[in-house]
Amino acid sequence: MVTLRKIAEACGVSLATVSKALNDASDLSKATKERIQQVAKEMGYMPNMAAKALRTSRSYSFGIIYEEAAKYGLTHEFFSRILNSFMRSAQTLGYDVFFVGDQLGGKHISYAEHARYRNCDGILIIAGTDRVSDVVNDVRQYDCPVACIDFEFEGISSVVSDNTRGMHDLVDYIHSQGHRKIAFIYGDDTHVTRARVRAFKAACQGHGIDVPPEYLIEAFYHDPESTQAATRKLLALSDPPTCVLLPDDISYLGALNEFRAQRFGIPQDISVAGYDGISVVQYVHPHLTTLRQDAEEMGNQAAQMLARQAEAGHPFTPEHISVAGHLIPGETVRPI
Amino acid sequence: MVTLRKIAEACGVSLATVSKALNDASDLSKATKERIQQVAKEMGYMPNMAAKALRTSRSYSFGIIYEEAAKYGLTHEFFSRILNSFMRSAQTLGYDVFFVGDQLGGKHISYAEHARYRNCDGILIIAGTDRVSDVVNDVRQYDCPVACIDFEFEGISSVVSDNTRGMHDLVDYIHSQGHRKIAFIYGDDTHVTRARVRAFKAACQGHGIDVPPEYLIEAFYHDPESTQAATRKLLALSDPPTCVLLPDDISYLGALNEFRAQRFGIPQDISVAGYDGISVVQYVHPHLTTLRQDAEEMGNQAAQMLARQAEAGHPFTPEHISVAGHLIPGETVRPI
DNA sequence: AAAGACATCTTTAACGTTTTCGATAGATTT
DNA sequence: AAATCTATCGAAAACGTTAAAGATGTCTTT
Repeated sequence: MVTLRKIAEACGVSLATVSKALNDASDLSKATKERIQQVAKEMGYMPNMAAKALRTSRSYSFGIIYEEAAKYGLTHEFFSRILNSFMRSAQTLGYDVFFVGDQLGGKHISYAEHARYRNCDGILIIAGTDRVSDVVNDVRQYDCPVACIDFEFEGISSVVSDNTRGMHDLVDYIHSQGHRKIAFIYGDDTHVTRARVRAFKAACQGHGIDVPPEYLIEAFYHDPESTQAATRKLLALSDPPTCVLLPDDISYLGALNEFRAQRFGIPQDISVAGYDGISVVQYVHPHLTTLRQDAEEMGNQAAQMLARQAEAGHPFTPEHISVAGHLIPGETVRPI
Repeated sequence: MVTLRKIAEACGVSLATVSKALNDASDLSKATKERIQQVAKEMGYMPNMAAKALRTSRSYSFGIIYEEAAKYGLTHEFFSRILNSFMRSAQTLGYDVFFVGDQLGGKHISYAEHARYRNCDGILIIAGTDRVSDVVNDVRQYDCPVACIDFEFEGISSVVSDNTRGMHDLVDYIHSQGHRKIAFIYGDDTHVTRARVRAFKAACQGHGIDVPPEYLIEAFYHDPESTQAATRKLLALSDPPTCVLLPDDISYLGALNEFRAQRFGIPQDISVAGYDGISVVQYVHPHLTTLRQDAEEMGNQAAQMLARQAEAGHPFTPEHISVAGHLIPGETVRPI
């Protein structure tokens, strides 16, 4: 392996000088600095992270936690898109990304212990359920910048999708197409859901529409079956809606099943809209009208934020970032 | 931070003794070993990975590479399922998992350099295209156990889905339902595809079915549009098949569009089967008959294999593991 | 009883960095 | 000419761990 010492010998300088040259220290002449950097490159030098980490007590890595209890883990496209862009942005910033779990070597350990073990410089929590609070409380024990996706906690940074604006955009669009009887099948009780329901009501009210309570039905995210059941209820109403908002895009598959079963044509007989902008669902016909969340930007912002905080050092001051999505007008909302 | 030294002082023994006690060395009395372990636990000791890694030149971590040029990255459910189980199994074995990319700190670096930088003990390559060979040749530069998913290379370990058996199972089932005119829309030209096409032909031949060349059409994986086009071609044949095999499950959405457009009822008018066992697709109606690949077992086997090889040390001897999937009889293959 | 064998613990060096502080020499000031 | 400053570099310690080799005392063997 080519180490600082080897380079030092090759250059006829001291080990310390090489270190300084490669770290662009201020007390070295430009000439030697460049000469050493040149030689280092020629020799194919790669710093030894372990040594670096040991000395600086920084690992230049971010840990990522995603709630394991959720029905869907990494397989949810929204989360894997976030993970993907987070990873890429982190690497661009010089940080590697690894998984923090609640076990290691067969023994159960807390997230905080795992994070401390790897000495990571920041942690991103990606989760889909409200059980996140347990994770957050656990990971708090380890003192480093922590960011949470789509959840807000006291003293913890967050990157959230702007559900309020998204819901307004969606309702505004549907209203612009002439719909006045709009139902909302909402997902599991989480921050996100509460924000959407709130925004949905506000948006309707803003348009002078009042929403009868039977137009608001609970289902679950990523669970077409529950949405299908909810859809059935809606269609059975004496005064059914002309447009139905779904918990997410995947749920469209469930709604679709029910519509087809009851011979409802989309969008001729009933309109429908999703939420997420999942690519797979965009392949099913008719094309779902939905609000695509900017997962890439969310991951990117999260990485930037953690890097910023890690470099600022103690005390870590939480930030909150909201990322807007954008409407994808498909074919499932009909003008009336 | 609580270090070995602190524990040594607390126990009144030397630092080395503590190290040995925690590593369960053979030249320590059972009594002191247990006493020290007890104290260490009470003090909340966590080993410092950086120091450990520096000293042992092992990082107790696996790197994972997935081909970036593919149209779909982590968002493909098959791959994220593998990643997920790989990560979990690796952690159980005491290895953390991090992403190896081709850039770091804004600069482009090779996968090998990245791996060396983090000093990882093993590398898993998950990729969807044939460009994998570039990745493999790159990563070869770094001397450590390397495993490849669904690809086989000289001197590189592999964990592959048993496509041959899978295809036979699928064709056998379809044949058992009475079908004799079976078409196969196959995906991009990769190891996997070639294996499936080969197995498809062999299976048909085994049943005394001969497959006209126009029953074999190329499309792309994870690309419903191309499958829709291929489906159109098949339906336009003077003697169309009674059953169509698709590249993968996602493609079902494309085939479905074409069938619906041409008013073909499934499975009354035509039968169809997929490959993968993607959960999302299982929500669309009618339920797709498919062959579910055991992604979890593949990830698990990969982790076990890498750990085994890492512990065996130089020279690393490649292994090849084949994992069987299982048939999911849905509703899309009709008995005739 | 001397000599080895064994069990148990300690000493010490090393892994590859970073960083503080000191050293040297030339340039500048008084 | 002496003193101070500045720029540039080197020596050495430290980060927390492991592992080889040494030390000590006890037990067995002859």
